[in-house]
Amino acid sequence: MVVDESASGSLDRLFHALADPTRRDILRRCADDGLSVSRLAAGYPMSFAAVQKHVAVLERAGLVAKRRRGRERLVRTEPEALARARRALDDLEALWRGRVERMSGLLTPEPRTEAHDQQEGPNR
Amino acid sequence: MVVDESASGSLDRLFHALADPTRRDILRRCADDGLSVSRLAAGYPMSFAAVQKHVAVLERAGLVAKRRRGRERLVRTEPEALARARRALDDLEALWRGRVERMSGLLTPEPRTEAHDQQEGPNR
DNA sequence: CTCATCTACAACCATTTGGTTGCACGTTAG
DNA sequence: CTAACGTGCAACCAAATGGTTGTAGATGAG
Repeated sequence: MVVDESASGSLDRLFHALADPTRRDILRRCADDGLSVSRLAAGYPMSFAAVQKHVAVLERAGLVAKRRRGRERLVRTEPEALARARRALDDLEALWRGRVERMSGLLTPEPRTEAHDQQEGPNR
Repeated sequence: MVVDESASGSLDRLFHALADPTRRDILRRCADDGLSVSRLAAGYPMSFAAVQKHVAVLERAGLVAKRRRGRERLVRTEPEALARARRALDDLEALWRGRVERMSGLLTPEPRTEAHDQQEGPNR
């Protein structure tokens, strides 16, 4: 695994974590209240370790946090990360909206002509 | 490849497509106006075919559409899909908000007690 | 203390992903 | 018409993903 702590990597982890139905379901189940990993794992047709890995993916993405209660670890979804994902989509959408505005011919006649600046870069 | 045309699969493809910096960059570059695949590929340190594959992933996710102009294919980002992704995040966030509201003890004393309904199911 | 439970983690395996090169096909320029 | 260009697709490869089983460390129950 490539350990990349860039902002881009953060979004990568976020969207990657969301791109799996089991993980999205875990987020839903843990939104109400904390669920122990065992209790969580009991709800899926796969091994405990597999669910544990999914939780780890969500945790690395910042979508979930664990706090201990006795010998259990309560998993709870972290709302901040959801907001972060939404902000990223908003940025993308704002760009599109910008295109529409230019098409309407109302704003910023020609702010950029040819060279597209890539603020994030296709690093991998 | 597992061909799954369920609603869950649609979200999978959407978020998976967004989970790559190159693809997010393609979305940005194609938000302004349509870009031919060649022109697009020239902007990245990888082969033409690799960029072509990224575009295909975006296309399968519905994030991008191609229209032909002469012998070129103009790639343009499809704003509807962005909205769809945002709606999915809103659903997740609404669930979390529901938890907070119950914690505040202001609304819906006990709408659901124990059995979590899973509207999407951990199918894979 | 002893045992059962919850969790973490390593090793392993099949499939998918992201990249490559090479080739075939349609279309446009000259 | 012919050549060059733009595109799509297949075959191949290394690495990542998603699953498995097994082992080991903490912690709480009795």
